Amino acid sequence: MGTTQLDTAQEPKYWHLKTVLSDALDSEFAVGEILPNERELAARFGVARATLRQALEQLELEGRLQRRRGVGTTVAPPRMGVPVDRTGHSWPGAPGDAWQPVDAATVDGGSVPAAVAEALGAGAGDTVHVVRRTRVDQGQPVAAELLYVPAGSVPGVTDATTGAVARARAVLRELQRLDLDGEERAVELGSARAEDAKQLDRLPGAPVLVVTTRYVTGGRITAVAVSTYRADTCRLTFGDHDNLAALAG
Amino acid sequence: MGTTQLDTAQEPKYWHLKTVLSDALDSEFAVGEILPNERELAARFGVARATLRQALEQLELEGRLQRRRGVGTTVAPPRMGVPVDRTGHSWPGAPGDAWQPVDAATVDGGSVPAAVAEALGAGAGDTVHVVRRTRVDQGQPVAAELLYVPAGSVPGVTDATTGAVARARAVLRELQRLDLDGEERAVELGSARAEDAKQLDRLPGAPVLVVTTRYVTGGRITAVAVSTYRADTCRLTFGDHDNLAALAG
DNA sequence: TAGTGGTCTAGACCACTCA
DNA sequence: GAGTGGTCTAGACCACTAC
Repeated sequence: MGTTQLDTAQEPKYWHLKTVLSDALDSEFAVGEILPNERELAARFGVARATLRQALEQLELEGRLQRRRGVGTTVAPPRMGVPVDRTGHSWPGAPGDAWQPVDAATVDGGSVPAAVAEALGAGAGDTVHVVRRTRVDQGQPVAAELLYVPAGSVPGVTDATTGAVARARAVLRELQRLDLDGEERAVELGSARAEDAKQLDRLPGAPVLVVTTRYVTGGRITAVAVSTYRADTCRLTFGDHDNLAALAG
Repeated sequence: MGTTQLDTAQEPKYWHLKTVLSDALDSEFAVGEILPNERELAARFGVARATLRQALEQLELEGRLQRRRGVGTTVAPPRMGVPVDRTGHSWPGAPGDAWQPVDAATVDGGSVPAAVAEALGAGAGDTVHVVRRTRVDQGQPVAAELLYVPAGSVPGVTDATTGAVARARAVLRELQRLDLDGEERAVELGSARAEDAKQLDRLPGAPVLVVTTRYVTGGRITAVAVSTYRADTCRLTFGDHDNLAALAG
């Protein structure tokens, strides 16, 4: 038939909408610019608000948009590259470490996540230090972390140390005395738990990239870090920065 | 007051639902088991179907559930660990490469994604081979990939080679002749484009982990791979498997 | 053909931000 | 207090799977 763009029919509305909006973002909007509100956009495209929201959610998932309740929807800047190796996940507390300790607690091995307990070989009856840290890049929070360290790995840390941050620093100081043999990492998709969400300035359930790092010293896993990165604003980068630097130089 | 569980109030219903369902999955369901259908679950919890779906979507995002249209919702197995370094992203085509070529095309440099073109230093007028590959682990597709190779990197590949797969193999064969100096990788969240979705047996828009690999040989970036992993079923693992192997042995 | 999840609607109210 | 995005409802119809 003579109709030029009829194939659109078999495509869900929100998917087509997403494409249209995406193109509009490229051509008609600048980074940081505020979009019309959802009710107006929905009316403009002749769809229900829920359908429009489905398209916006996809675009936010892809890092193209940023939505804030009570404020509006803005065009997001390109994702920032966040190194997740040497500087990003060096031996915790080492110079150049991008993380700041914010809290600490000492708990029983039975109350840490099962996957962590298994990696550490810790169970009920064992003592584990839990250090909460935060990572800020370019002025905005990009990650929240829980660092699990069995008491056996850092014998110098005693109950005498008072104050959460002081305790955290004591654990990190002790960790630095050990020789790091290697790290093993895994990345998977998750949704922010309430506490992490608050730290990341997002709503609970927001999509996050969960990086699990196992630190190996002396042939044993001496610490496990579970780092929760904002998936909307972060692009995690790995390895071989030396070669890339050589390219630039 | 005397009410025991009133704090629930300030929490969104779907969030609370998700918690309840998550606990139920742990205690009352086996992997692969089929859940009651959405209409029944919604009725059972006294919420609208859309609200229930919001909870199910979160659980699917976290890899706890698997939903298939026309079939039902099943309990997902734990995510599989997928190596994304030596075996997973070694020099394309090398022995032990986990990827299978499925298609190939030769396009103009102006029609590849901007980010890829920039990394390759290619633009309109240049010729770029695009090889589509697929990665299957444990019997199911885990990733789809587009491998971009400038014609200048593989001068041995000519138009004479006919057939998409044959062309793909030719490009990979040529690549192996070069010495790989290093790789630089980035991981970010994305949503599956239509073509990738089909290859991954998912619906368009499904959440995926996009791994961008830049291959460096002779101080130049000679190829760029954009690999799209199913975020629901995959946990990407990185580095230091030697140390881990030492642990096990 | 029956049953499933996927899409879509037209409303309502709530939580939050900011002037 | 006005305006925003976030949550929730009670329906309807569609696309797909499997029998």
